[in-house]
Amino acid sequence: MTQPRPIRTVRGVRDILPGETVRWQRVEAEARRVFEAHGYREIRLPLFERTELFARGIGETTDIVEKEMYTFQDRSGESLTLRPEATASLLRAYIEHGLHVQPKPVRLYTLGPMFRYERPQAGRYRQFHQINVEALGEAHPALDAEVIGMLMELFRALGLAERLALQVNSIGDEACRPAFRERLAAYLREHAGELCPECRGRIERNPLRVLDCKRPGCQPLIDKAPSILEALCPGCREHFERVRGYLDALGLAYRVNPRMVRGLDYYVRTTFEVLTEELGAQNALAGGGRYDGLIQALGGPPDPGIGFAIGVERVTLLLGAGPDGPLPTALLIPLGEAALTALLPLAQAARRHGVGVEVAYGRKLRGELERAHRLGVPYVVIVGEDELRADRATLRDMASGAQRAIPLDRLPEELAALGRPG
RNA sequence: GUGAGCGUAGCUCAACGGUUAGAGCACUGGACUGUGGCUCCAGGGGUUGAGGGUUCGAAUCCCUUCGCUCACCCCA
Repeated sequence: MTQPRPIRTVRGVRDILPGETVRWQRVEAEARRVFEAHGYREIRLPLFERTELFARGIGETTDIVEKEMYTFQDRSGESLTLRPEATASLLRAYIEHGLHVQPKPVRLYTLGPMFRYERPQAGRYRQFHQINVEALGEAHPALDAEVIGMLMELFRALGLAERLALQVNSIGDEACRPAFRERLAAYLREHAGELCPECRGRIERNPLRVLDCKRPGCQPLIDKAPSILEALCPGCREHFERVRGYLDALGLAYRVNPRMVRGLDYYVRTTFEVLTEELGAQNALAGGGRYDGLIQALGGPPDPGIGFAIGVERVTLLLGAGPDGPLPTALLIPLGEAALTALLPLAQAARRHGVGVEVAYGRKLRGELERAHRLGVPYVVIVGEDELRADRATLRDMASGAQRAIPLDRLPEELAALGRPG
């Protein structure tokens, strides 16, 4: 009989092992705490939707829709897609359930896996995880600042603030962007010869993208290109100035980057990114912006909206390795069958008192003590024939080696007291 | 989708084209019968990613393929 070959993970997909889940739990818990302190509530969304939702919501000509979606037909022949981002789904739910009748802004957050068919790389996976925030139905610039401020507050709470940089920009709206786009394209056409081939191709398709080019050769030209900020219409200009004023009032450090361009088609006015220099090419930890008009484009009310997405993998990469996670307070070591039978209900009782307890099976005392030491468990309880005769357990402090006898029936309470140090 | 680098034990890595592919860590057992951290000994573990080719002989050279990594691209 031959051993079957083990099956391995699919490319670009990975397991998050126990040593790492500790960090994930921390990120998620801090996010929930910070967001809920701002009045945001969780919404949970399906992992797949009708393909059309993403085509309409993200933009037919974006890279995501054109070549990165996991699209398949279900048994009824309908075209479905694993979500490549969360905003479209969230807005669909907002519209479908009439959440727009709630007091505005409607503040929501969600988290979970997204799927994009890309070549994996440091900080980039085919199944990756985002934490999303969306604030819907309110156009006030203070909401932009609230959302951005909340994002930075989360990074501060995670101890990452000093290693990150916040950039903000305004990319105008339908009133001013088309004209700017033409001006920029005209400028680029004039200097097409000095641009890299990729950028030359972008001049007509999406000239704003040229501004985002990282090739050194294109930089001088980009530096001298017309700035979107000078081309903003009065409405966008005022909105951006007020957003900046509120950011200043919040005491947030940021850089205005007039060349920041975001990859999704739906953004208007405020856009922002949180960047790091520690993760190689995948330097964006979070990004977002305002998307007034998108909800209507998806068949909903004419409500404005703003939101962001955080890349959880990238955040946990930055957090680095930490403690391996919560340990039980005590390892209970029974010596023999009678002791095991006596300890099982006591372990259960201790857990009901809220203390973490692990029971050892079958090994010699020496081996179990060694295991307890290596696990880092602070206390060990030994129950053998001697203890059973006296109706006692031996409690050992692993750090000091000190031992004392405690009555068996007092064991759960004693352990619970140890589990609440200080 | 494009390019480059790399695939040897669970992990980190050795092995000039030449005997039966090794070491450290980890794991299991013993020295030590109910007391951890140290030390010593022993043991389990490998289709050298896979397939083909060259050769008397391949972990080593060649081709193909898969995977990983990094970068382009894109973005979280």
